[in-house]
Amino acid sequence: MLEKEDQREFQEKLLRWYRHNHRKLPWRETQDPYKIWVSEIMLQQTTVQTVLPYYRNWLKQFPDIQTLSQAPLQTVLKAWEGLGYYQRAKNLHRASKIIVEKHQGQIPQNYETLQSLPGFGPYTTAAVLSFAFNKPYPVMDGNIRRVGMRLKGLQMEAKPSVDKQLKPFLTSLFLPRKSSDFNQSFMELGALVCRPQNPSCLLCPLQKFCQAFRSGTQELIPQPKKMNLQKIQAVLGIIKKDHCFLIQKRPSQGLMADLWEFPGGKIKEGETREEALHREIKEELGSRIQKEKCLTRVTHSYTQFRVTLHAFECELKEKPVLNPQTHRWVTLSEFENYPFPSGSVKVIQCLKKRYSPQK
DNA sequence: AATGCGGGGAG
DNA sequence: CTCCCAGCATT
Repeated sequence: MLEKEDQREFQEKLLRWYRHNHRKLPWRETQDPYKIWVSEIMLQQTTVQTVLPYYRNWLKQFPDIQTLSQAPLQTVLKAWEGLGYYQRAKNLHRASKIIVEKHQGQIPQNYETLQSLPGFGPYTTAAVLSFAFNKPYPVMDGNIRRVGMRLKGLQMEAKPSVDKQLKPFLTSLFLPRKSSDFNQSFMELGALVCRPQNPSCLLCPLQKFCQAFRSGTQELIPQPKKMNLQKIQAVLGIIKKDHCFLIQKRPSQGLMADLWEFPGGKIKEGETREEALHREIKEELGSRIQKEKCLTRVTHSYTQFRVTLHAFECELKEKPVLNPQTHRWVTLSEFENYPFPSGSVKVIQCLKKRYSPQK
């Protein structure tokens, strides 16, 4: 803990640094709680640069809560396509309906009420209340956790359990009457100065208070998480009828829920690509394959694994019997109406080059 | 406490 | 290649 006088100095230096150095970002130029909410959801585990174009487009398509609550889920997911963590979009959509139906279209300003809404965890609840309504809630996110760990010299992994150690310290520095500015300042410092790699300690307004800088361990804090990246091979079938392609809808739970994809799946141990393709098409469509030809191969990286998609154009022996709720025949231009994972988008780009009429 | 959940960019 | 990013929900 810092002495009273040091606390004052800390706060003044942090806020002054923020006034002179912060980025102008669209969600900082507004007081509209809805816009701030949208930005907070999009920014979860997602960089500012990635979010910016999605944010602008979203507000154009869904300018207010009412509009969002009335939009079909597929339209909402399409606007989110490529942003990842699709549960966020579904929660945003669900919460908008609850706010319209139960809260007169206004975002609740009570902490417990707000946190009970889908997608509002501890961070987002405090962030919206602080940024939109200047309510006195400190936020804890990846940036602030890292800054706090360095200030305290905690040389360990950035696990949620360190929050318990940091909380009393950060709370003692918090400025309840300047809640919004304080939270923004701390996060911005983490993003611009106290970065994960190559922190600019020489420019840091808090250098004097930093245990890690004092001991030269800033690069060692937090300790990196060990990741084991798996490699996955998958096949998918491009099934063409007239000018249409067959796509299917993913389940509503789990990975990339409610998005659309081409039929197919993982290649199992000891299986050839062709064997996997025949097996998956038989499982999913109940049809055998007459002839197949490998069209393209795309790779796509996820946090936990890297997948290689082998796309086969194939002809079926039997016409499959399909449920229109989960399977559709769509033309090249109709792909625009369906949300796909980014790996599939790459395959669609290839199909467009191959089959577009102007070529 | 641990895991699942995307995708992109920096170094 | 590696790691991380304005986290949440579920177990």
